[in-house]
Amino acid sequence: MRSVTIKDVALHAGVSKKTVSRVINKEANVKDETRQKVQEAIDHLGFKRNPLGMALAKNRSFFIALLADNPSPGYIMNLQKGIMKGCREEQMGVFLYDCSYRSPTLVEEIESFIDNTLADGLILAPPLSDKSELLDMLDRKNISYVQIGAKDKTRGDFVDMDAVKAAYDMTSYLLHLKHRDIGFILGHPDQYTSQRCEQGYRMAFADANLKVDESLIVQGYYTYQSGVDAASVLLNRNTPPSAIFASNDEMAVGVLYTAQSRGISVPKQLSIASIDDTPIVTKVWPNITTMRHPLTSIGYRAATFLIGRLKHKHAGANSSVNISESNETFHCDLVIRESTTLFTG
Amino acid sequence: MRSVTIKDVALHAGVSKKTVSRVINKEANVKDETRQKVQEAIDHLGFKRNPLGMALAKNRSFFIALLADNPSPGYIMNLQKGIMKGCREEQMGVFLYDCSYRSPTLVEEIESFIDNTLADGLILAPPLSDKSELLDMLDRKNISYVQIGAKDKTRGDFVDMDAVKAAYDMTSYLLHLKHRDIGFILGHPDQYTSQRCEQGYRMAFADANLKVDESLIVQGYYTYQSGVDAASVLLNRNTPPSAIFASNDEMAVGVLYTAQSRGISVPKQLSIASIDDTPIVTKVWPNITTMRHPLTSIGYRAATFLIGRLKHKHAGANSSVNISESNETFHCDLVIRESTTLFTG
DNA sequence: CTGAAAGCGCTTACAG
DNA sequence: CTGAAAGCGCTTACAG
Repeated sequence: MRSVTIKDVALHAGVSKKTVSRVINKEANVKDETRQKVQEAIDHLGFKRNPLGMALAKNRSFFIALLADNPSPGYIMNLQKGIMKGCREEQMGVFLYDCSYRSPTLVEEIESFIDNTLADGLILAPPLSDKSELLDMLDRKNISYVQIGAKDKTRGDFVDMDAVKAAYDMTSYLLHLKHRDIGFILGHPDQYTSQRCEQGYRMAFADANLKVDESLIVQGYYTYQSGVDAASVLLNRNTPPSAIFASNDEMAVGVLYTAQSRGISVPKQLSIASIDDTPIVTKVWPNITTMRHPLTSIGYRAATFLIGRLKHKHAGANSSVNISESNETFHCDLVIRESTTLFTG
Repeated sequence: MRSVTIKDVALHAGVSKKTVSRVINKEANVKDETRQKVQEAIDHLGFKRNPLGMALAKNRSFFIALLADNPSPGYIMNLQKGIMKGCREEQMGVFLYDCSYRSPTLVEEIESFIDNTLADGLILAPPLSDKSELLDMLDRKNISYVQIGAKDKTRGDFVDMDAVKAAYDMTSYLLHLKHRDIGFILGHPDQYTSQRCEQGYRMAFADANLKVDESLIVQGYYTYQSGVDAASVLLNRNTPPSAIFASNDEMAVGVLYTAQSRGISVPKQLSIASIDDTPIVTKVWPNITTMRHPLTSIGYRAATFLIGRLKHKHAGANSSVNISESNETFHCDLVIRESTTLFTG
């Protein structure tokens, strides 16, 4: 069952293939009458442009890919939703490529993924956005990308959220609830966002003229298990904190588990808070107070940036101006739920 | 920066393009010496076959897509993992297409997705595998697909799990724990798997010579919220059940929330069990007893089936034998965790 | 065992 | 405003 091609349409409409091409690409300079004739032929024959033909001729695939290795399924899902929306609007396909950040051959794997799919551009979710060898390879191959939550903001487009402010706001809220011993669980040390969160935590204390108890800051890795472990450390103290603020939801859920399995009542005996607002946080009991990370908007924006850059890149010689780097920073809103309450020590 | 093509390799090796093509496709009938010469040229020039050229010439894209609209992120993630593994092995790309099952234009949306990407084949996750209009369209377009958890097993390939047995085993286990009033939350009425689970539940009672209390069976929709709602119904009874068995994890987590928010202690006052074993079940406290649904294996198998069928389809005329439909049914294992205990009414 | 020609479905570059 | 020719990078069908 051969499908109908541009050639069939041309024949049917009595014009050249080029003219059909003009019509389907909505180019100017086609007589209305001709355009209509062609359009009728298209409708009549049920013609649909074969993207592969176009891809080969234009030397671009019209696919982009989301590269991810993130311990939080909800994080990726939300991001993905926004990216898909952006891509659908622009008729771009989205590949999902799940990689293992720790793989020693990560960069080669991704390179061969690109060679195999010819993806036009990439969206890099953390922690991949923090991997400079990867960025080097992409630059060398001249592949466009946009980073989410980037460390290296000197190159390429990026979109992120204001992590300092997010952590600041949450810490301030906890302080406002009269908590003073607030355990803080860091994210992965390799990730830029993690450092930014720590900064926000410290700033909130400073602004409240309070001193940070360094022993209350413990290392995590953004995974559920690291939340469990960090909570154990914090809860094993002679004077456990009255609140624990985890840098992401997954860890907060781990904290919740640890507390509950020890018979500690949340929020009565321990308040728990986090950043992200992924779906899991409204599924556990009690629902967790968190900062709403607008991941869907971020994904949408990232897709928009990437597609814009791709368009510009292929506009080519006629506009040799290099468009400046695009970036946008989103803010997170505090969402108060059941896991935090006033300190009544 | 033009990349190196088959033509460059041919020139460099002093052979025809066709011979290069033979080498990269590992065809027989090439003199060893020639093959080596070509291979050297390939290595020397760093040639990599452009998949778009191949796709156009072969009239297939070497992409498949996973179509999903499933309320459980963990379910899709696990499935995806297996599919990607299978596709990576066979050098196929994977698209993810998130659709809305309830959309009135679902079938058209998917059709235009296929037209836009030229995906060679589709993997249909529930509930899409239960949508016969969709299957009709796919058949009409002659697109290969494999269904996961299919209702209509008379057409196409499928892979699923033995839902009757899974529900039977879990119910039996609960019965073994001396529970008699076991609330059962059904899945979505449109989904075949849901009916199968109900069957298993009933069979376990029958085999134990026990009568099912019909009022203990309540409708759910596989979503978290439907689990919350169903649990309310069950827990509002004058004589609430001592155990609740939900047809999937998401609903079980909803049950857990409802119980805990009412101060009901799990498992002391209420045992909770489910089917799937998605990640969330080991994140909540207490961890939920569930049947391990081997979704990653299922995804892998589905990819394998689909790729096999695609290969066969394109082998074409020479082997006009129609390979029979492929299918496989996996079994689930009982995983006992913290949410179930002996009934001591 | 190897190659020249034609073709996949589209676009680019040019001419008129 | 429109079209003929050549090309994108590969494969198929055929010939030898």
